[in-house]
Amino acid sequence: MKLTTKGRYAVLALTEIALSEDKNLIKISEIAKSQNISSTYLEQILSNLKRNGFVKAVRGPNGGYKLALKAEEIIMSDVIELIEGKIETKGCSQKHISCTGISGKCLNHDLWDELGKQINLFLSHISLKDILEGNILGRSRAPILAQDCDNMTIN
Amino acid sequence: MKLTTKGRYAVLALTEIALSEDKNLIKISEIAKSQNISSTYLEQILSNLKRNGFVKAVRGPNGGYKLALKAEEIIMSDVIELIEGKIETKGCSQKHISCTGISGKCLNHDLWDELGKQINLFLSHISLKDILEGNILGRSRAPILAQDCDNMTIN
DNA sequence: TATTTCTTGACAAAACTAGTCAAGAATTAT
DNA sequence: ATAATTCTTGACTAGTTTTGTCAAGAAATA
Repeated sequence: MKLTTKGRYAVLALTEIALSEDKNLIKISEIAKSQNISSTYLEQILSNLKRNGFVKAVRGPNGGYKLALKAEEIIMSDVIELIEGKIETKGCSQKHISCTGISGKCLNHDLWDELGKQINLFLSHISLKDILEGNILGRSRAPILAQDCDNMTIN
Repeated sequence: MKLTTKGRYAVLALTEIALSEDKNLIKISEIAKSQNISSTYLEQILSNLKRNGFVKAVRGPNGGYKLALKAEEIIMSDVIELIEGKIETKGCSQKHISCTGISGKCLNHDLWDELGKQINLFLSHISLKDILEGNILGRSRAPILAQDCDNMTIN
């Protein structure tokens, strides 16, 4: 199981663009150079981020990119879904034994479905601002179990 | 972002094997037929599961597979890691601006690292037994935020 | 007008996924 | 013993996806 470089590069580029906000615009070539990524490859990714309203581009001398939204409005689940596509939770074909469960639904389906939700939920709580502030660590959390609810009170 | 069929097939095969436990052994060809998967492709996967002690194989007429462990001992994170490999949280190269953060560590690194943990944590709480019992739904949970702790008491 | 920088789309090598094939080993029924 | 059944292993391959490259062009500015 792995994430593609495209998703990583997208978040990376956004981070660099955000960090240069005060110095006006940042060029593709600058990001590519500092990160040692092919700048023509980055173009594709930034172009995609632009088309979808995450960044703005300015052409011509001293041009470059800047954020089109505030850092706290750029949510990782949106970025990753754009670049990598929706998390696939493809079901199974319908004839096998596992599909004769309680609901007639595939017993495995829930697993992949819930895993997709889990990933999405995690990423939907993280904004570019969180990344800039180094505010990510320790956010993992075990899935809900029945007994969790018994021992817990929300005041 | 997507999971490969190999991982899905592995969990599927385990489910079918578990469901046939009472009727003794189940053959690759039976699983393959009911699920409409190539049986030669399944062989690879089951062979891998066997080598790593999740299932046992019996050769010869009326042979087939059975679980080598109890269903509650077969943990999804172990299965998926075996079949799909470790979740990659590859870092970044070291020279870009994002890496001059507080710790000198890449600001993006934490994101991928924590996402990997999140996925692993989710899967490590799900056994084959949970799948058989349809006990998966609703286990997604948002990441921990600082304010969560303030409003929460464990009795 | 020349230069810089983004824009777009076609193209391509490399890696990976998904699957096939074949020769063989172990087991059981006859 | 022998034949049939079933798993075992490894080599091979077609197709897709990833990770880029390349080139022609459009917009902006000095």
